[in-house]
Amino acid sequence: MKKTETRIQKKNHSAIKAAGLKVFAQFGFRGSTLDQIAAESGLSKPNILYYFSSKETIYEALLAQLLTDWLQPVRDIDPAGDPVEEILKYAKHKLKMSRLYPRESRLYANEIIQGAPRIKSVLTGELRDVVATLAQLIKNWSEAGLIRVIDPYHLIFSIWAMTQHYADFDVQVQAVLGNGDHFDDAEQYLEDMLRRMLTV
Amino acid sequence: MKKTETRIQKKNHSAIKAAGLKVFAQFGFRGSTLDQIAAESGLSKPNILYYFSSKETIYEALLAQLLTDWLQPVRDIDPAGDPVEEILKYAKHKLKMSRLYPRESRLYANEIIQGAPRIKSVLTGELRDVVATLAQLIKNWSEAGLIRVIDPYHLIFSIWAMTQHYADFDVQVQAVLGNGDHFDDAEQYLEDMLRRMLTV
DNA sequence: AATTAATTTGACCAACTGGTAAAACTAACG
DNA sequence: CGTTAGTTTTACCAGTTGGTCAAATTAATT
Repeated sequence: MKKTETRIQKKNHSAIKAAGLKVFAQFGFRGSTLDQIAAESGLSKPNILYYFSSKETIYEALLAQLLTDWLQPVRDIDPAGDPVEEILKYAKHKLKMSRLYPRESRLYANEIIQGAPRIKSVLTGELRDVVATLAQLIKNWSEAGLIRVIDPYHLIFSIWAMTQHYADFDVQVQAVLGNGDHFDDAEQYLEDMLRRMLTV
Repeated sequence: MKKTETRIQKKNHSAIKAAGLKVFAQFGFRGSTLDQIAAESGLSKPNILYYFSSKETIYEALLAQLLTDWLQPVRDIDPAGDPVEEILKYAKHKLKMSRLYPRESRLYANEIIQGAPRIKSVLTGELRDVVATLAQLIKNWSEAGLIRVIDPYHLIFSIWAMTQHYADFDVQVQAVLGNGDHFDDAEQYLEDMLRRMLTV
């Protein structure tokens, strides 16, 4: 498909996406303007539209990338591995993504809060399936006595909620705890919580 | 201050706020337009500006109301009560607010994700103080051996994250679990989690 | 160097934005 | 009823919005 991409194309595509990520993550789709993205990327507005046919195209490109990045680690959970360690590995991975890519998290949060108008089909499709598979795996682990009996779906939600919280509500966390990196403490708390919840 | 408010004023003020809540919660401040609020409230745009001097005034009125509603239950935690039950009471109250007032939760989430430009002073002031007091109380309970030793701040964050998740990410929850009310299951999970985390 | 393909720009546009001003209308009250 | 205070509408405006187009510029290829 995307055979030959010029070095200029490669550079500008990623510059636009980087700028779009910054802007969309902060203001949401409707609150963001092409002028902002133009200013942030250093390109002119018509030049941006030369690489992406519309504002929406940029947004959708970002969302698509994000969804694959987020679903992969769920698939990487090893059914043959140690249950507690596998879930912990996933949770820590998710937390690390919140630390390293908070804007991606906020972009996604914005989209979901607005009712996910552009990715609802992915939610009820791919996401739902992937989560169902994981939930079944957790249920199997429960029934095998490897972890405590627990509602797998709400366990997953709690991991998502807690990890994404530190990215999405960063301003609030900083306001309460003071400025600085609180991810190490968060990880310790998360690990403690999960071990307590999963250990028989 | 607000002595005499006509019945018409009362009606229209609340109609505008109700419409503003709906619109702002979905699109954020910058993504919302007065025309949307006008359409939603059934009033004309100039008529809205007769009651609120600007779009921002409506937004700020909503935020102010919300902040007081959210901080009060934290203050209502009884230092003389049973620690586990007090924390559980608060968490359940918070979850109930997510169920009954999901739009308020989304409005707040939007504001925080965008960097809280209009309420940062409240976050670093009133919110921070209230949370600091609660954290100290939890620490005291820990040291008195009434609950397990635990990081009080991250405990509070985990309660916020999990309860608000069901309002803010409602679309995702519905996509994964199917349409319906999942708050009862969420409450059970939350209670289970908190008891495990707090009990010695 | 010449030609072609890719890139960037400047000028522009129709629709929409928050907000204004004054006139028209309606309710309240003596 | 008449007067006043309160309410709503109509018409409007200047700035911003996503997007277009053709011309100008630059890079790649022969």
